[in-house]
Amino acid sequence: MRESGNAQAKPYHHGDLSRALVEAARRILEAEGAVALSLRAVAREAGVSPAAPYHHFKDKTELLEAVAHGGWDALSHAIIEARRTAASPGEALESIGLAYVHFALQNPALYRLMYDTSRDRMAMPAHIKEEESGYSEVQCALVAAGADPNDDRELQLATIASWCAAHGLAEMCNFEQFRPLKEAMGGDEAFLRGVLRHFGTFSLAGLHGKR
Amino acid sequence: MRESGNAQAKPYHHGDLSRALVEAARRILEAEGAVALSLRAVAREAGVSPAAPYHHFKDKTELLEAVAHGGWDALSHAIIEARRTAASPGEALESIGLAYVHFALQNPALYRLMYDTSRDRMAMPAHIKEEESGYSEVQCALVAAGADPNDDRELQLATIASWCAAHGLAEMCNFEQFRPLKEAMGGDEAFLRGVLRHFGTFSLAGLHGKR
DNA sequence: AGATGATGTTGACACCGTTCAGATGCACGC
DNA sequence: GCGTGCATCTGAACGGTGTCAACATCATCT
Repeated sequence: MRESGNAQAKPYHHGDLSRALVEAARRILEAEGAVALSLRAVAREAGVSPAAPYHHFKDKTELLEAVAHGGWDALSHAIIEARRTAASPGEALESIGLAYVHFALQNPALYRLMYDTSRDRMAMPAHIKEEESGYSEVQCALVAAGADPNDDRELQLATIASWCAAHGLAEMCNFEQFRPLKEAMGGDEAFLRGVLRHFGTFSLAGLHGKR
Repeated sequence: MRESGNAQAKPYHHGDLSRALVEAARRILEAEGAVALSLRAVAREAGVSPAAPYHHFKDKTELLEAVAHGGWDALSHAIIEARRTAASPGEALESIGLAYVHFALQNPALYRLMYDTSRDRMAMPAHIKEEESGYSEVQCALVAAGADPNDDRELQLATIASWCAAHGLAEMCNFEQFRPLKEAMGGDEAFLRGVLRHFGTFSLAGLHGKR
């Protein structure tokens, strides 16, 4: 029995702990940062003993991967939404780039966790490259912006380049070194667009240009 | 006394522990990865008690920052060297990009540590932006490749864009999703050059192009 | 009803970062 | 030359962590 004495106080075993643990982890991640995200703290937050998670995840790592998985879903969704609501197909790329960076800035701990676990496995979660996911959305936006959909190799390279560039920008965009430039440009938004403009043009240049 | 029994075996107090600790940390980092990099393990490796480091670094974090600092120096050096030995000024950018990614691939744990500590402080170490450092080298390479040295704002944006792109590529380039494309292109090197080619052209496009 | 298996708890182990009181030995004033 | 001061190192301790084995509890199937 815990704080709620009236409703149903701590059912038989728990219900579904897996989900509760992942949610607890995300709550801790956003409220107190990655440094406070211990398995014991998650168990505590979910109102359960420190060993309980081991019946649902073989590892702390496995729990974190589940949390990261949710993050990738959210990011994919943000990308899809950005392309859908872009002013014109030609501007979809910039729209996606902005949405991507905004996601990273609004969920910094989660974003970092996503790439930490990905790098450990040397792979993004599989569903990111399937249909209707973030990756294919970028590909579509590139085509909409003028890329040749028949040259698969160049299209893939451009997609990868775009993704890498957005990732790098997302991770570095609030480094202190950039502050003077940001202020000179009148704010973060202008700065982001400025850098993204380079990314936006590069893809087309790379696809259309010589060689 | 440690492995070297003849020279001077464990001097008075130690000699200079700071340096020894940083070197021990780097050894552990490369041999066993970041997960094994505990303060106690570093002290153990340096042949000293677990509390000894606290007379030289106020924190584990401070030690790690010292290690990362050395990494930034090495990276800067690699960049300078890459530009110096480039076949032609116009190819300096691609040369730098390759050197950057190679550095990250050859020192993965160190590279990751460098950005982890940087993100925690939301800043790169200050000396990376000074003269004769990596950042200014990229800027020079951009100018050599045709960028307008008088438009400072665009030049800065291009430099940042290049850096972000290289960083993203360095972190993601051995994700498993890219393996088929790599094989189709005949190896990692070709793949890297393929993506870098997009980066290389983008900067110029961004600098010369409309808007 | 009784066995079974999934799920939760308790207690333990080794390790971690950090602190503090005390030992150690170099450097310097007399 | 020698004692004193001070930076440095050690040892033991505290609370926290990930993980595991042994035990408890409950849902369900026969």
